[in-house]
Amino acid sequence: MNKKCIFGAIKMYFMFSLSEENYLKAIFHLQNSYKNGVSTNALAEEMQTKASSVTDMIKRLSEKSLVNYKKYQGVKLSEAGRAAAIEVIRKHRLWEVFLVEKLNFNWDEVHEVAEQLEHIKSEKLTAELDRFLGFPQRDPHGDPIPDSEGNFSVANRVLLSELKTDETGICVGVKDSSTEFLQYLDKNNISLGATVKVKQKEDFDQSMLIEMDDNELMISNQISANLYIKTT
Amino acid sequence: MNKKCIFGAIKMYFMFSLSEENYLKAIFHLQNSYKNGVSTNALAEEMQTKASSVTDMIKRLSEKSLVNYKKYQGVKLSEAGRAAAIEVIRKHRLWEVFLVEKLNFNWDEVHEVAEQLEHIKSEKLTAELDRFLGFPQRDPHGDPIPDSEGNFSVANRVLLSELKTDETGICVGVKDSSTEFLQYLDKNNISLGATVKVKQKEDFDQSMLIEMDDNELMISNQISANLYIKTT
DNA sequence: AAATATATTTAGATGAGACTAAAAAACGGA
DNA sequence: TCCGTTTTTTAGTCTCATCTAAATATATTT
Repeated sequence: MNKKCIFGAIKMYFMFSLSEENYLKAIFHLQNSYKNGVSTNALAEEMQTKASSVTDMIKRLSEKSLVNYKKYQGVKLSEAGRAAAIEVIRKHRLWEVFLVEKLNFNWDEVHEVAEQLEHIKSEKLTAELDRFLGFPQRDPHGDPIPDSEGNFSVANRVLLSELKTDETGICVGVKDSSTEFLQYLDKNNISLGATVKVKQKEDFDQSMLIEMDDNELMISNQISANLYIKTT
Repeated sequence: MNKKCIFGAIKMYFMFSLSEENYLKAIFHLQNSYKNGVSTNALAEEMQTKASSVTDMIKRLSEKSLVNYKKYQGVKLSEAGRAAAIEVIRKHRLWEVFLVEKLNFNWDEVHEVAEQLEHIKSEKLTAELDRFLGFPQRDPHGDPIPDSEGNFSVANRVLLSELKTDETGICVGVKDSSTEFLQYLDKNNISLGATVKVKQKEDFDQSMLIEMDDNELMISNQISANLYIKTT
């Protein structure tokens, strides 16, 4: 009943349940699109659950001061909630790097396993894994990895779909990291680090002809709107 | 309600709950001491829980055909239960090797974290981790690591306490792997692989004077009865 | 073999996290 | 502003894994 934490409030997020951590992570991600509070339905959609379950969980998180919540007003992470979410995301991305770099996983295979590994609770484990991997800055999909303080660089990158004809850049990340999309990219030899040039752009449907490693490729807007580019 | 498994019965143990896996593991370990069935109380003690909780769980495991159970008669693992337990133990020990060999963990620090990691569900992860570590045969405490088929060598080893004066052997494992015991060993420079010679043995309390790497050390029976030796 | 002690199981309750169905609040269009 | 739609919340139920208290079975003593 009386689960007092012997640590200060600072590190209390060390002992949240798997489900709580997943909600915090989901809220963190959705906050980009829902600046004034993440709606119950959006969260239900993201968590693949029902709105009523979301309301229940939000109440629990609110009691623990991990989120700020007023009925019918959506939800926002508190500072503690944000810190907890970032810690989980840090672990998720570090494990993804591990799986790809050390265990021969392809970038489209890592998500499911990292979803499990991200909940392992051990400060030493996370710190040593980080060191073992050489303090990587980005995960296999190009997303930034928060450091042990929770700081991470928000890249100055744009979507390939925003480039104009004859502009070039380097492919640095994916917005959609679904297996299907990643496998499409593999099949067409599109990988992070490659240089891209927009050769033609079709006004009608935004499809574009791009050049990559001396190959030309026609891609739809659905592709270009999910590839992050660092312009050169 | 109707959780049908799409795989055959063979790999069904792939989807057991954390709690179920822990019970299976505990039963596996206790079966060494309780050949005709593990008692409810022994299991409660091992699992740090109440006997009534154990009875409940045993019934669930029994319904899933993971154990053979008759009221008041103790419990034994079925073939499927044994396979599931061994799979968990395999993962536990592989992760322990990883933590010590790659992440600078000491052998007295690995248990807690491996207890979490052993429940990660991914056949590829386990297989690749095994390969990455070079298919290790033993974990940091000298216990054998089952291969992907569940086979593992039962070492021909004896307890140091069973050696007579002037006999020698190589230290190959620990029976007690508690932090306290392991730290005692570290403090006294006793590590796996070292050669041990019994110089004197005291009949009264079984304490013995041993020689290790040109050092002499007096140890009690509580120590010698927890060190495995391969006689030479 | 009866009495006592110990081990085990049952019965009933709890909390977390999910669900369904129904009620209530907020929103949007005429 | 009123009404209908959508969103959100409440109420009540379910499963898993635990608990306590009580009942029952087995084991041990005398």
